[in-house]
Amino acid sequence: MPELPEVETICIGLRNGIPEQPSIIGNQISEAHVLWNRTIKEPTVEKFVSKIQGQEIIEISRRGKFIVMRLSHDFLIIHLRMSGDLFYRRNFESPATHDRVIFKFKDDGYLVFNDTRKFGRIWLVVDDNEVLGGLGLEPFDPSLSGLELYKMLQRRSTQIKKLLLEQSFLAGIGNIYADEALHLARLHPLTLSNQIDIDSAEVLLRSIRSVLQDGIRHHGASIDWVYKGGDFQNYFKVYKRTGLPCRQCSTLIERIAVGQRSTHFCPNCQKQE
DNA sequence: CACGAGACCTGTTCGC
DNA sequence: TGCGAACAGGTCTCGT
Repeated sequence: MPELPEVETICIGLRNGIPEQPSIIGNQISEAHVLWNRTIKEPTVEKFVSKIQGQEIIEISRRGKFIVMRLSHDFLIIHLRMSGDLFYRRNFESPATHDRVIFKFKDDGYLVFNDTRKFGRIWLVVDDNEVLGGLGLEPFDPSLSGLELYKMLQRRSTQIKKLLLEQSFLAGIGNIYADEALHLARLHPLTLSNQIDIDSAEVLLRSIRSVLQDGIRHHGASIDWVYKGGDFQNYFKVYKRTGLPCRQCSTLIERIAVGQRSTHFCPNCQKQE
């Protein structure tokens, strides 16, 4: 489920609270139960459980698609991968289906990491840079300009769709928002990055920010049975719209594979140079 | 990070 | 209806 807007939505909810869920800032973790060992990437499960005990949640932020929780002594970092979700549960008798890690709060309630496909990963580290250090700029970083993006694109000669999915290039964009941003920017997904001129680079940056902002405003996208938070899926222009008419020009949306990821685009709006 | 294939997983949907 | 294949919001790793 999670790309930048979905992760951002989850972070905001945990930090500020939402109906039914209080903010978890300031809560003290009394114990952690790990139900699927491979979810814990670092340290070992035993050390994870013992080290996290008694730590307080000081701050919650997002970096790329990672949820970063600053605790009293360590950083608790969570990546939801394909099917992970993180939410507050007031009480429960036994774990629900697909619960992988459960954090019990000293005073009230639980923080639950639920992950159908078991791809999600959790780290408990002193230095968050160890996990986040390889990430590229945040798309909303004020220091990122159209000119800077243009220079970054010039240094590579990769299909733009693949480049947008590289987390070391820009952090947080996934398959949905890459397709949506390229459609808005009128760029064919196979366009080579170093063939994008300065004007197109500026349009691309505005498009990336626009679709991500829209995603956040709609509390993310909810597809199928995974994640039921937002409604951005109702505003997709190309993603999962294969064979349907483009909302701009009525040409039928096509689907191709790019780097083994399904890629949706309008062959009329997004012509290859 | 050049590129593709396979792995990691479970569940839903598609095609015959 | 049944059944296997294809596909799913993401990374990793290995082989070439």
